[in-house]
Amino acid sequence: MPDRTTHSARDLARDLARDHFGHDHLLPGQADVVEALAEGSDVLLVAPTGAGKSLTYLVAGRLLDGPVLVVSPLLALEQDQVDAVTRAPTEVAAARLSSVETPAQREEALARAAAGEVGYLFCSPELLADADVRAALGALAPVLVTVDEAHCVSAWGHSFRPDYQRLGALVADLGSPPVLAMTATAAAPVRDEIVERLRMREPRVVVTGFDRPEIELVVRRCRDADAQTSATRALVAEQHAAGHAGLVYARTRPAVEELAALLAEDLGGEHVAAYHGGMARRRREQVQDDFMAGRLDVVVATSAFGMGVDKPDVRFVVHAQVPGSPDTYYQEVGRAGRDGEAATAVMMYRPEDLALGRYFVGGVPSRTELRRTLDVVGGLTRADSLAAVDLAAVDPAAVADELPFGRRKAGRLLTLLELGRVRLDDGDPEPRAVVDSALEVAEAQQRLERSRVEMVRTYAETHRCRVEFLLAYFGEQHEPCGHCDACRAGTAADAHAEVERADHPFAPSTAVRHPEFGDGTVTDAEADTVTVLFDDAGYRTLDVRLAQEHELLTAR
DNA sequence: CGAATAAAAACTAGTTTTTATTCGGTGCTCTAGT
Repeated sequence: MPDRTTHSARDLARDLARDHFGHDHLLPGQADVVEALAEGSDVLLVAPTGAGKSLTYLVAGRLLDGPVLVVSPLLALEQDQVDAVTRAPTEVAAARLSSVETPAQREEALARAAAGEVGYLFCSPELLADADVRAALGALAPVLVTVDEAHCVSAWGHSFRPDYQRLGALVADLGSPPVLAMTATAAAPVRDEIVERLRMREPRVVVTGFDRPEIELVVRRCRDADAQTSATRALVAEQHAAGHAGLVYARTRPAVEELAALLAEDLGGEHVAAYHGGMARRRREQVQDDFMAGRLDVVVATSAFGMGVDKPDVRFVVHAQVPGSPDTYYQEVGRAGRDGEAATAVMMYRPEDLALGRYFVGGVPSRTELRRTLDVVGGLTRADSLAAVDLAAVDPAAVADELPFGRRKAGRLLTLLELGRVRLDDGDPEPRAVVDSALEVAEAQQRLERSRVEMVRTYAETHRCRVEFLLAYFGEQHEPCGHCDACRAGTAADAHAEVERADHPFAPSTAVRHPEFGDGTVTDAEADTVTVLFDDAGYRTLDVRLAQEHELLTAR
């Protein structure tokens, strides 16, 4: 229904983008997001880095003419955004609220926001968890809350940065303003989890393309750790000789240090540096700056390196060990070839490395821990019924005081209990039922994480086109790319043709049911196997013939 | 789960095999001491 109001909102948005931020026009996806926000909808924006996601909330802030709160995972990322707004033609200012700013600076920023001078406030989820900060921000009545790198809600919530899982409750406490969640990675379960955790209300979902035709994907199978190392060294030496800059990912800090030392021997120490979370902050900033400026050619890193790295001429990305999931793999690989020129991504695959991924998934809490947490909440809130309490909004520190475990764990337990309670859909559930339900949530999370690790194996061992496989994982259909190793070896075209010919009984996005794994959706189909994302069991790859013979998989 | 290290064992004094133990990623914030 392209009526006049829609048109004028779009025109106005374009004018605001030009006058305030110096952009002549909005891309179609950007305009869709701004328009939906203008109508008061929540929006989930899934778009690759460099697609101009931030312009959407910048323009929406001007259009709605009020303060925008941006929740962001990294202080450095926030500072980049503040600087960008400061450089823009707009009169409206941006400020960061973090532990780096003094209390006086924070108060000044809030006062200026109240006066309408500061239109964009950036803060971390941890700071938003502070009740005083939240009260001050709520008093500003933000017209929009943006959650940047929203996949962290899914990836980081469980135990690493638990305030991410509480974000939904924290935002609700600000008066439930409209929410814009932005991410560059989003397989179906990640999308669902973002929407659920942030408590988004029938969000408009805007997805832009994920295909990166300039990146050539290759998997090399390595017999042992030595073969892995020497293959990595040979490849990096070759790329470096060609004058290319690139990234090498390893899974542990010692592995990173070791590889960096070897590569320094090969290429000269001034060209290579290590980067991981255990290094001093100063040193890490130095390495990132040097790499961005071209003073360093190769960075060997753990997953710590990457967010906010937008260097256009990264020519290669090597995974010296397997990544933790297809999701992180595509994120890391996507840092190559941002300039659109050809780039190479090679995974040195050794199945034993998947063990580390399984370890990082972690365990589930015990029934006793959940029960004791629930009892403490009951004591704290004095509520007669669990129905009246938003468990995710309970302060974990208060719970942790009463129990022999820390704030972090308390936060995780509270979120699980809240998820378990909501899932029961019972007005006044028994504590025991809530505990059981929370445990099931935790186990389902664990199964999903483990199945993601397994999907890396499936990717590495497939004969199909790498691009076709990965994009299917993200819910996009794609023809064989023609330049990955499988395509060049000729196996990809055969595998693809077989699927086409086979009149496959389970096409992607078919809703299916399995007696053991429950309900799921087909994400990918090969000639003799089918990959299903089950609601409770995660990703599973099943043999089609076996499934049909034993009637294991039925359409629903 | 598996790799690296330490400790124990084992047709027995110096070296190899077996078993046990430890460790492993991502960052915010606040606090204490320089």
